[in-house]
Amino acid sequence: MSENYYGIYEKLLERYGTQSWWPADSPFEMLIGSILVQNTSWRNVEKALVQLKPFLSPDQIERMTQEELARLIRPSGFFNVKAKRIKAFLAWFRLYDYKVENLKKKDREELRDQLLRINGIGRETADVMLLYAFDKPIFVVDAYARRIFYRLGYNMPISYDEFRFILEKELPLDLFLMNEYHALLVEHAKVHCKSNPICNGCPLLDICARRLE
DNA sequence: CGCCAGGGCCATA
DNA sequence: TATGGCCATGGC
Repeated sequence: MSENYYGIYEKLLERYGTQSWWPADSPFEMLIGSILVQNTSWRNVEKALVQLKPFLSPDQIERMTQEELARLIRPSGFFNVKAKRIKAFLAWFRLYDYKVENLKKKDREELRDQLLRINGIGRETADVMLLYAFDKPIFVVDAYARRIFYRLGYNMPISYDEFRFILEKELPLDLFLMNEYHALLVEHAKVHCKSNPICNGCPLLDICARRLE
């Protein structure tokens, strides 16, 4: 495979244009959305967010019971576990007065370790939060990234962090670039690499080399 | 009707 | 460390 990861990024950016993510009205909504979207279509997350909107502040959500929260986010699926995870996240966020600015001061690795200690926040969710709420440049490894690179011919049967390190080694650790790269991969996946078994006419490299795993 | 979606935890070996 | 079961809705 001659194309490097930066070259893929350039092609995506040229084709789809600047994405300017995350799709949320506030950093807090973004943080909640990152939990709601775990193994769930964004469509369903939007439905949950519509119902949650009138109560979308840390104080209001902390005041409701886990069951009340679960009822509101029902359309996103896994609502019981997600309500618990949001509660766990807020208990930690409270220690910093619910202020994103207080957390941006932290070192990327330190903040990542703290997020990973919260029950319900795994690597991908932590990295998405770091990138889109805490302004930390990091490459987000998600199902789309795995699928797209695999189809383009890259072999990536490796752990989350191994995958991430490989990408970060070849890319500038730049906030704008990491933000765009993840958003562009999602956009590309929505348009061209859904669940059809063969990717025909992929505009990224003219062809896709492989079938879906 | 069955399959899948922008994961993560937990038990088990 | 690496699998498998589990969580659950809505779109297609």
